[in-house]
Amino acid sequence: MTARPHAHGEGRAAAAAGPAPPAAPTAAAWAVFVTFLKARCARVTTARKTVLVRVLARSDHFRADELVEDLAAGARRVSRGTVYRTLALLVAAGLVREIRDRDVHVHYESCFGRDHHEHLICDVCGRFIEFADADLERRIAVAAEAHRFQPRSHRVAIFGTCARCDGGR
Amino acid sequence: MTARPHAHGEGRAAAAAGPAPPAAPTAAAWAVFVTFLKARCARVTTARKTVLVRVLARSDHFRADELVEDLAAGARRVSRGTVYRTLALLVAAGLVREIRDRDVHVHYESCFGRDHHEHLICDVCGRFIEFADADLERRIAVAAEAHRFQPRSHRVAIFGTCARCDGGR
DNA sequence: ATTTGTGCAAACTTTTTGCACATCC
DNA sequence: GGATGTGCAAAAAGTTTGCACAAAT
Repeated sequence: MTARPHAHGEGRAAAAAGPAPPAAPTAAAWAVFVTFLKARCARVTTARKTVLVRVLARSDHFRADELVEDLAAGARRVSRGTVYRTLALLVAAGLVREIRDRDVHVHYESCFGRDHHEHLICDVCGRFIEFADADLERRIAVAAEAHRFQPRSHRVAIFGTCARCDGGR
Repeated sequence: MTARPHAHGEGRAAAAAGPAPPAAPTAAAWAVFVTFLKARCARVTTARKTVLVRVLARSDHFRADELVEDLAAGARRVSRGTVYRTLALLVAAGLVREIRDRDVHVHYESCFGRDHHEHLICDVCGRFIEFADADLERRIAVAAEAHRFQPRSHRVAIFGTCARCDGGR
């Protein structure tokens, strides 16, 4: 009862222009992950690499169970438990970001090499539209500061109706 | 879906600064809910009233299953299914707000007669600290506008360490 | 050789649902 | 009286976990 089209809006942040949504620099991300793993004396395994690669391959948001399904078959298959466990590691490593919308399940998105951004989530079509706003970030930092709160990360989600679903408006 | 009881003046206690733990004006909230229900040709029932009253009684955040437990026994008991169904109605009516943190379950908080606010969530103690920031709200409105997005609600959550857990900092 | 990770499948938790009966309009 | 809501219990859905085996250090 929830066929969500996880289409991405204009996506691509202010990087190189052109229609090339080139795969993120997998090697670099992997290097970061390896460093992270070594720092915690965790092992560098092929399953972990497989998960990371698959995550980077998905340019948009995805759910843990979608990834599980993705990796359930094939030569490089990875089991459910490992996918969940690895996803948690990737989040801890700062390579992946958790997004929680109104849905029951958690959504993830790779955030390696991407600028920080927030989301506009359409009530009607479920689409996620990304946006970045330096002033907004600044206000958030100020708010945390005002409460002597040491910010680690934050999330802004705006719900409503996107232009497309609002009859062009 | 046009009922937007967000700015119910209700003039009373709302203005008082400082910690205002007094029970929210139950009667007024109920009136809003009744109006909402009638507008959708839904029935006004005692179970729904019981849930609303219990929700208003909890000044803090709470989880759906906590409310279920709360209402599981007693003279005015309400069943699990009904609690979940009613909670959804209350959210739709704008009387209750959903909050999702890193936890698996959704948290709720009554927002009737309360000013809009956001949350600072401590990674260490799990505490929710509320704050309001007019500029932040403004930036959010601007961001939505820039994308011709019709905003209905929004949520800002900042994760990190609160002053108390950060050794007074 | 030892320690940590993985696959598997069962267990768990929270939320949703179908149905018969009760309640409201 | 007819439509809608409620209680109950069972089903779903998503995630976590224990354990035996495999892989990494």
